[in-house]
Amino acid sequence: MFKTGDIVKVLIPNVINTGYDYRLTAPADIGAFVRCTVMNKQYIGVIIGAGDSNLESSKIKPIIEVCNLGHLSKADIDWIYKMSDWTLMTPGAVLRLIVNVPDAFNPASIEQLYAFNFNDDFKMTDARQAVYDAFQSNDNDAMSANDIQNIARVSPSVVKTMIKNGILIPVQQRVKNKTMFDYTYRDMGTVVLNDEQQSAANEIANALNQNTFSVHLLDGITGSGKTQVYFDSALRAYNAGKSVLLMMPEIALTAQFMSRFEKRFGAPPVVWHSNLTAARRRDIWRGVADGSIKMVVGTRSALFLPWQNLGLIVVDEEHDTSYKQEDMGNYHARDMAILRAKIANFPVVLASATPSVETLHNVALGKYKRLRLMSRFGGAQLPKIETIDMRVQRPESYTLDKDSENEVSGNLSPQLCEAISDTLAQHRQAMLFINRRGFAPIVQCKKCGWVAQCPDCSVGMNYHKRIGKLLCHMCGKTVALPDKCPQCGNDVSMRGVGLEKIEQEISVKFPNAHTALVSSDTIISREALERLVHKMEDGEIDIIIGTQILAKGHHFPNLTLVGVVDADMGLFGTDFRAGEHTFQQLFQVAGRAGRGEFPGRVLLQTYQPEHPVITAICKGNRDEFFASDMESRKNAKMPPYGQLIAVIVEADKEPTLKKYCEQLSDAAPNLSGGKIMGPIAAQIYQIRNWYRMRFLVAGEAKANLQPIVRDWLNKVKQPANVRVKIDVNPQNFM
DNA sequence: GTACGCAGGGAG
DNA sequence: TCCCTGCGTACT
Repeated sequence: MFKTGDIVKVLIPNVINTGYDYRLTAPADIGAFVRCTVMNKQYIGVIIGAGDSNLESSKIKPIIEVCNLGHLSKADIDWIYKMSDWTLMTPGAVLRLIVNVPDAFNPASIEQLYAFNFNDDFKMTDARQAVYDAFQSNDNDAMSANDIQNIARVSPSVVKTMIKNGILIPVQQRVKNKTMFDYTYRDMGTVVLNDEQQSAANEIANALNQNTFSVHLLDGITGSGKTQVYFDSALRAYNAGKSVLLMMPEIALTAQFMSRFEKRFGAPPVVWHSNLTAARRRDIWRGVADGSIKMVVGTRSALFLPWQNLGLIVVDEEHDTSYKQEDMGNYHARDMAILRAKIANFPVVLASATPSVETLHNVALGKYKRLRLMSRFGGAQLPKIETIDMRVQRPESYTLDKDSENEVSGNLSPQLCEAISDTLAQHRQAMLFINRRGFAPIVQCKKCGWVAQCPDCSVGMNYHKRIGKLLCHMCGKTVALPDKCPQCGNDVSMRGVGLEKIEQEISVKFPNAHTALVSSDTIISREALERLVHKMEDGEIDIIIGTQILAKGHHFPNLTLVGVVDADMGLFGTDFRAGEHTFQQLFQVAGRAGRGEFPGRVLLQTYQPEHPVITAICKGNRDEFFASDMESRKNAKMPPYGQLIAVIVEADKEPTLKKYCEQLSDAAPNLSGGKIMGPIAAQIYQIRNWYRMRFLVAGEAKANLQPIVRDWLNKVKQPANVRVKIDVNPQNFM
């Protein structure tokens, strides 16, 4: 404990440094949140130890305030530094992930409440009657001006005048927008685990009891009951007074999941994700900091809540690529969760039907324990997965209207169309999966070969029929569709297939079916997704056509056919993870079919039915595929058998970029057992008018590459208007 | 990150 | 001479 007047070291979010010294104005301990100024700007920092700078005392500023709201533990501070070492983010940048709710430390805003008061000047009008009725319907309790307006449906001026005339009189005040999360959880006894689930749950329970670090992989196909197993673990930790984080990809935070949670625990979960309102973020942050919220279901950023006594982290859909943060700092939430658990000595549960190669490698090394769930719940059968050889099954072309002679070449094979017909005839639902938004990904001149490109990014533009424009999938820029080639004046053509084109073909070939288009363009909010799910459940949709947004998390009992329009799409990537990701994605999509009492069928349209990824999926032989994938990675010394760190250099001017890259090249150290490759132009050379080059540092699995990269970059002074992004163990290579 | 101070150039 | 702009620096 430090006393008033002591000099302490404070880590400031955002600052490229290890911390600054301040003079305490009140007693505080290590880990306390404090308000202090840097260059006349206020920050919330964290005390990380005693001050040690040799500055004269007049230069050391006082701390403005010691915040009386939670604190970080020594393990948390340790974690910040370890995470900084691993990701090469500065410790301040890591702290920023934790203290990114500045509102949390500001005094709560107060709002005035009013009571209804008949006075001498009172004249009744329609609007005033509505206000009066609003009070009546609210038991005559005092209300805020905002509530009065909304409940009575009157304009703000009505309320204002009534206040001025003394018809509404100010009474007490209350803290605005305060959401209470006084949920308590207990086992509602609604779920009985089967033997397999119970033994998995017991194993995790042992680890919880011993307060030791361990990683458990819950490895089971969709429908095998992984969720109920980790719910069991969550409740045990919660009952032991620990805090619990259930982490999942954004897309898996569905109403279905929430209701399962509530059924099991008797209260809804506190949910944390990127689209929360500022008030809700603030309230949850404060609740977690003061220990009143002990269980949160959230996306990767929930890892950075100010946890008190964290005792269990569950990472659901552990393989999901959305755990990798890729714009502001590059960290992998799954790995950082494991790091945190290791420092604070508690278990982590990873759950997946298609674990990542990295995780399986760690299982093979004995670092993680695998808990297998083999049986599908309720006896539902795994769907039958077949390929459609597109070299033989040529799609029939179609015309847009009867009189037209213009034929459009199709993308749905006769075999798939027949399966759709059968499904519709049985009054069941079908899903078509195509992982490409818009109508066509390429707009090209038929004569000179000109291709529509984004003016700011070096990528082609996609034609989106819904908005009637060209859209850049990199930066979101839209441009009008040229009716003639701007280069030679000839006609342009749409090449390739997107979602909207499949919808067009379906509407011609199945004119009576009700279809729904699902992509990030049409489903822009959680609510929109929920509405869609309800429509699907109510049978208002016959054919659902969507991108990967459909791949997971949903349970549609009446969905029996899944058609993958282009199963080959992911196979051509230069990325060594292409096989893994395609397998995971197709496996997840296939898992949508036949989740109810009716058996499911999955059809993959492919031009290479003998490709190892495709055959592995059809045989349901995950382990064999992963074994061969790992073998080829081993030979290529790719992760997890080697390490990669990408250094992406960006600048707004090409000469600046070129010069800096040359300096970096010259300063590049020799690595024993590894090498520094590059610089090469990044796969996407230009984004939003910034130019990008890329180095790739490759080393052996056990090499400690981070300090080498750090020293290397420190050797060259980074000029203004240059950004350097370091991506440890990169997931994409753009 | 970003506020601030300094150097350089154009307008008054 | 003043002010604006662009760049580099240091922040406790």
